[in-house]
Amino acid sequence: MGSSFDWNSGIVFDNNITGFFNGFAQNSPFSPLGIHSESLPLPLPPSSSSSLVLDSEKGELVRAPAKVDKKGKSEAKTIAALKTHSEAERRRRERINSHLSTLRSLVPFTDKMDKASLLAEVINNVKELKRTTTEACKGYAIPMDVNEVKVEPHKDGVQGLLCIKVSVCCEDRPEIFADLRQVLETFDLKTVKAEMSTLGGRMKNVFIMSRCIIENIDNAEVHQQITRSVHQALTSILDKYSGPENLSPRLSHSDKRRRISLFDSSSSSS
DNA sequence: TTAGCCCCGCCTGGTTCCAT
DNA sequence: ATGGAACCAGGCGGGGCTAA
Repeated sequence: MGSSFDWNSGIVFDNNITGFFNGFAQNSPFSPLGIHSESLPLPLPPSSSSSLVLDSEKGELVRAPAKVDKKGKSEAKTIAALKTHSEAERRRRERINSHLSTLRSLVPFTDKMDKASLLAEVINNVKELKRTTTEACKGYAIPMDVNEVKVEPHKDGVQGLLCIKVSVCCEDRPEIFADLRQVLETFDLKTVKAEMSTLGGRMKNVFIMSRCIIENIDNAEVHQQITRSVHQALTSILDKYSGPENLSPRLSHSDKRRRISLFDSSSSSS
């Protein structure tokens, strides 16, 4: 590994030996100079313009001229960058811990849990919540989180009418509604009942559609055909609105995860 | 008491993404 | 192209816990 810098002593340590020297150096006025390379630069904290090196002849620390690395960066700049980096990392850790603590407050009996167990518990809780939500929503027109088109025979139809129940669950986009109506009208279907509900940016439309039974033809066959065609037509509408160009940014992903600020992290943790 | 284990925070180098 | 910001993994030390 590379080197580390001790802000108290202003000493750079080679990570290969920090395991041995860190505590020693932080708690004592001595440094590992005698053991590490004689030319090991020992920069002062960022405020300093030069660093200390061991003069092998004098056997003491002397100020060294500011060094320039391969990229032409001055040592002071490198040290400043390191400090910024470690501070940024600290903020990142704080952000993660803050969210973990929010999770802890949301899930009961997790006070004493370590982080990994906490996350496992949260996963279980979310799964359980999803399961119970799905269970509770059965029979209600509550939009679920997956796109869905369902076309099925409707049993409570009026005599002499073919009835089908059409339900479409998708992202809440008002313009879809017009498309749905337009498509349904092309099948010579009459709307008996329409129910629409939205929740959390999702919408569910349920239509009960009817069509007169025509005598002297196989109405069961017609029924099946309409069901298939309506399903196909509605599915293509959903496809149209959920194409790649319509994906919201949060659904697209790259190999590298980036921070997405949905809301201020400070407000989410309190 | 102590060795061993586990968890955690910290630092750092490398990498990737993004704005300029 | 470049620099800054963020992410990630690896290593290290400290502290708490437990069994021997």
